[in-house]
Amino acid sequence: MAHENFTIGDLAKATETKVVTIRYYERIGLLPEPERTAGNYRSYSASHLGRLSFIRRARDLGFAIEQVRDLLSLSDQRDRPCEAVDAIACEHLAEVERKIADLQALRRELGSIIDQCGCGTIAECRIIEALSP
Amino acid sequence: MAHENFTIGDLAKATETKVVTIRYYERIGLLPEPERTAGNYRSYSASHLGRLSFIRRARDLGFAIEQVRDLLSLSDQRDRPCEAVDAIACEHLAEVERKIADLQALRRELGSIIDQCGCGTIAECRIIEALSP
DNA sequence: TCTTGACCCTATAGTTGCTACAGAGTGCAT
DNA sequence: ATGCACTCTGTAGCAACTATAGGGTCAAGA
Repeated sequence: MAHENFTIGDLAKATETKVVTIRYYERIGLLPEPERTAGNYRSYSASHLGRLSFIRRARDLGFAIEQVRDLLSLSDQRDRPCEAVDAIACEHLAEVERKIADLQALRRELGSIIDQCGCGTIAECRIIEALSP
Repeated sequence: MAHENFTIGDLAKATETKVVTIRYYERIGLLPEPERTAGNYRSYSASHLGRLSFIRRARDLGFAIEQVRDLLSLSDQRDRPCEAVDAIACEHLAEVERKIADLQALRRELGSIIDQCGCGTIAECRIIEALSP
């Protein structure tokens, strides 16, 4: 029972990943190449499913592909200290916080520009004016 | 005096844009093609400077290239109502707000995962665990 | 048995907004 | 006259996929 195999479509459905994306992950070496059937179809095992789930979760949390690659290789070295994992996660968190701050500044500026628009003609539009030199 | 001309490098410095980026904007039709000198150098006028400043400002505010293109063409039609301008700006603001919300959700999740890490070995790392299926 | 339709295969090009070469020409100052 | 900073064109690369073309495979129904 531990030997069930999946087609790429099965794997796609199970992990909510597109088929092309799975092939892409294989091409860039994130997901190991699976066996092939007689008809040259990819044939995945449970370990592929696990690995792809890991990738998806990490990607959903916004980790970059290279970070995911590092996390995957760390997750295989089970008796090493987890500081490296922590470092990647914290770096990513800091990045997210920086992006939030940037976007909040943007929102303020954009909001104040929009608020000034009296919606007359473009000649008197404050939005265009704010963009003009 | 209204007839000073600039090299691409001058324009780059004045607008804090890279030279290659200016050529890129020309290639995609965002910035009109300038005259050329005898030596085939681009020769820009004040109107180019104005237009590039507009582009830079809009890009700094996070508008996509296609939105900038629309804003530019609207800004030339001075006696039309400015609702279209307003629509582009509001659409962009909504997008920014959506991104902020997404990133805040991400930050919460990431933060709570990191908080759980006791920094032992990877085998017991909560971060890896949170990613694993 | 044949055929339909859903699936799978590879390879290549497109997306966004630039950035980075390579290899060549221009222009000004010393 | 020669060095150096600047400019030119064209092409390829980045992230992280997505789309398209042009085929092959497989299970089920008529």
